[in-house]
Amino acid sequence: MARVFLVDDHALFRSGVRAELEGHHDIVGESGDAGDAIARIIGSKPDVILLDVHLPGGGGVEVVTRLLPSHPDLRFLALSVSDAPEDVIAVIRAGARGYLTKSIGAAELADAIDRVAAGDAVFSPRLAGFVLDAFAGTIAPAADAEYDQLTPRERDVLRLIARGYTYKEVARELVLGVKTIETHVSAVLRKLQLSNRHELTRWATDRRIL
Amino acid sequence: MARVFLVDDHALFRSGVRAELEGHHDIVGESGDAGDAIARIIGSKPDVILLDVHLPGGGGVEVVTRLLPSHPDLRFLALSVSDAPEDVIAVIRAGARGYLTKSIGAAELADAIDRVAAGDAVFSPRLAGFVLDAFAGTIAPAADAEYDQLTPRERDVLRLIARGYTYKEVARELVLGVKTIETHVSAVLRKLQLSNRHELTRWATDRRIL
DNA sequence: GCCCGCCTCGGGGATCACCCTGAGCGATCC
DNA sequence: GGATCGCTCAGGGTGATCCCCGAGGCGGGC
Repeated sequence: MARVFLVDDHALFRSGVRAELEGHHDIVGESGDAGDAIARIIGSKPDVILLDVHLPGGGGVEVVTRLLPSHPDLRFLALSVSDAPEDVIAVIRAGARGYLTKSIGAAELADAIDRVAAGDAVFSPRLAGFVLDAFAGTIAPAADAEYDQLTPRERDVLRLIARGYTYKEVARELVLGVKTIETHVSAVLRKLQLSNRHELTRWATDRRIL
Repeated sequence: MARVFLVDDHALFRSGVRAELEGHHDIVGESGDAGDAIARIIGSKPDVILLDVHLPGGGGVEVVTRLLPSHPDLRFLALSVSDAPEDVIAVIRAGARGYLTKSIGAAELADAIDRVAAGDAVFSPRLAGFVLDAFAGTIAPAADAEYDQLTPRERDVLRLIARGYTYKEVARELVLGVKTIETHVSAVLRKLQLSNRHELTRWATDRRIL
């Protein structure tokens, strides 16, 4: 029987969760705001903290970041009405081990708590994909019409410039004249609508072009 | 009925998977090595690729990284005997949407394929935690002795320079003279032991300083 | 054959990046 | 009241970057 601490600013919602979990889990404490929760969670020695993401006084991310470094055994399970990627990624990055939307049923919630307590990670369908996308860096905006406009030679130059090579070094690497490199760089900057090579570096690293 | 491509170097295992999935899924192709799989997957138009992590000729990571950039609709589900964190993280970072150990049962495998095809992510118990740990770890500010040496003003300048601003633009942004910016940049480069602003951009992006 | 895109260079000039020395001002420490 | 540190700015210099002009060769399409 896992010990559960409940953090949510809606008393009625807390009441509902308490009623549904009764008998299967041990509700060792609950709180309606972030600061209060931070102060009281440790003393309650819970196994799992059910955590609303949007809270008065700092939000769920604050609770996780304040407690996890000093108490790495705590398991946080986010439970929110929001299914926005930013919310999911933020709280998972902070160290939560799962994220459920409040549309979940009582039985699934009870099961999810047990799985998190056992060390597993639990997500509502689709939400796990947000985390994996962020992890893999697959925020690639589908069609990159601008990059497609570049000629093969221009892409060669782009890669080297983005690595911090000077024109002279690029010229030596590609066995070309420095003036040729200048021409290519100008074309790249114009086609990508950038104004200097530093923006080009950022542009390339954002798109994982090496 | 999802279209499935099977990549595993053990013919007997492929045979077993095929037998178990028959009727629920459409096995549109299979392969026993990475190079062959890369060449044939596109033509088979699968929804989900079941992928062994350890393969002759490159490994499962190679298959994902070669195909995903040009075909972002493909869903890769890793299926391996290994439950080592390095293997899990590597293939997920490459872009796979799930990871199962081969100890899984036929019914769970069929269910997992459907969930991945539907856009969800699927993990064997405990393995998801590896990914979350690695993900949370990427945010670690990494207390940096060199960065600590920078004065507040120097950090302001660093942030803007790393974004690709010219000295003049930084000066306008901070309401300062261009010469002051030069002084700060020189100090930053010296303290961080870098030689130019290109290295500075890389340094900052590696440490996720915006 | 002609046009067009790509690749390769050149001259010349404006601007930017980086470095050096030096200097005034305010705050803090002792 | 020095000493130190952070912040601000200046002059002067070299090399790198970026742009505008032009030009020749090479291949493919109409």
